[in-house]
Amino acid sequence: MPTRAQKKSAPTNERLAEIYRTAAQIILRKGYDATSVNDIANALGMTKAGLYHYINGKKELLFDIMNFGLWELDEEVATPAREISDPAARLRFIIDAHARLVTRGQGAITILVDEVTALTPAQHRKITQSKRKYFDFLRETLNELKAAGKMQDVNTTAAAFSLLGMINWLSRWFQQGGALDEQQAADEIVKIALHGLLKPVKLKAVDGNQ
Amino acid sequence: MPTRAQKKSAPTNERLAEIYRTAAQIILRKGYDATSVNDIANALGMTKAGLYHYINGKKELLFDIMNFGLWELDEEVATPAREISDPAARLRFIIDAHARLVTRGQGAITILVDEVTALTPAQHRKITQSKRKYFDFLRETLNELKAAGKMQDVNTTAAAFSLLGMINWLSRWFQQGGALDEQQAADEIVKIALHGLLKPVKLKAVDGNQ
DNA sequence: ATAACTACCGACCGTCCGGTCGGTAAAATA
DNA sequence: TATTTTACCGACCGGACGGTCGGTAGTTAT
Repeated sequence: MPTRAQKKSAPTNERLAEIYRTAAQIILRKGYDATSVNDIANALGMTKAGLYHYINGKKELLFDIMNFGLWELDEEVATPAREISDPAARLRFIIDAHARLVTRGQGAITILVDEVTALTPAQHRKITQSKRKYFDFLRETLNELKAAGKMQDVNTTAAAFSLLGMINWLSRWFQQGGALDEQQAADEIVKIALHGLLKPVKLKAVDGNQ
Repeated sequence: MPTRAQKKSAPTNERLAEIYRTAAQIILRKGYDATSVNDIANALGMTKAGLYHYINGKKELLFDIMNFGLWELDEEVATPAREISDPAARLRFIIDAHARLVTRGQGAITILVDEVTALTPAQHRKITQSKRKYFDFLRETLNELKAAGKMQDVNTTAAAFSLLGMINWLSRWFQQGGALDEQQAADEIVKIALHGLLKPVKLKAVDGNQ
């Protein structure tokens, strides 16, 4: 769990996690600015003053939630991915695991990373740094693939961003109980990212891999 | 130009377009809720009361900007694309033109479509309808390709959304004067979308096209 | 049994924001 | 030249919002 700047002695982690989850869902739906502290408190069956027993401010709550999301991303995607030595398999795992983290609804916390402008400069810097670390890891995987001659001739920076675009966009259209379930949606994205939309046209003159 | 609900006789279109562009840039950077009417007015060298000479309310301004963005999308992407009969060429054109519309900065208006929650239900319905029309057109192109056996085995709905994700995400990372210019960025996205990241592995058993 | 702490609440405050209104100077129109 | 219209502005209002403060009922520790 990520730490929390605590001026009062920390309440039970369980309640705090519930507050994060609830707040994240509301903020995700309405946006940070459009969400009042009262909205969050009411959703928790509390008054605003009651909620302030747990949090130190609206901004800090947002910051804590973002850290929570980035921590999840690291735990469930980046850290396990680092164990995979083959870059192609690793890339596949990253896309799949990240996509499922997004579709898993509550874990949709991740996209709160959008609301980064609402933070103080210091908070902003820290979040940006974490995101940057993940991005670099993703791009490094692409670089390895390229060095191994297994990748199409594309700019790895643009590719990494495009990947994140596809995955993060999931949160806008994926819906629980829709035509695709979580795993199917993730699978589709993996397929598109790795192989594109069109069938390969030229069958000759493809060099250099098994 | 899209229409504007006008209670006062419409001022010069030129000034109005400038207001849209300026407002769009600020809202794009800070978000709709975090942008005050004063922010927009000051950026235009006006007072809030002065700006209210041109607009009928903050929500309606947002709505007008969105319509403007969707109108641009239709004019520069969908309408010309409909002239292209070959679906593969059409898809390529759509991705390229849409991506360039996003990178063109000012035209970044399009992503304001994000702020859809701030609208009234009636406005929301109209914007959603327009977006839906564009989405259906895109997916229809993919369906044609699939029927012609030219597409990988992917769900066309998921593919269309993924495409939009890649393109819309451009606005978050593309920067004027960066390593890639507008056309290069668009090219990269076209390549990734059409051919994926990995080189085709199996050279045989690919059936059915030229 | 008492002291201390936790988990809240009702009432309140200052600020900022969307929006209005009555005006005014300049330009267009007659 | 008289009149209307355009393009603004200063001052103001009501409401919502983030945040604070002084409590208090229930639980835990001593």
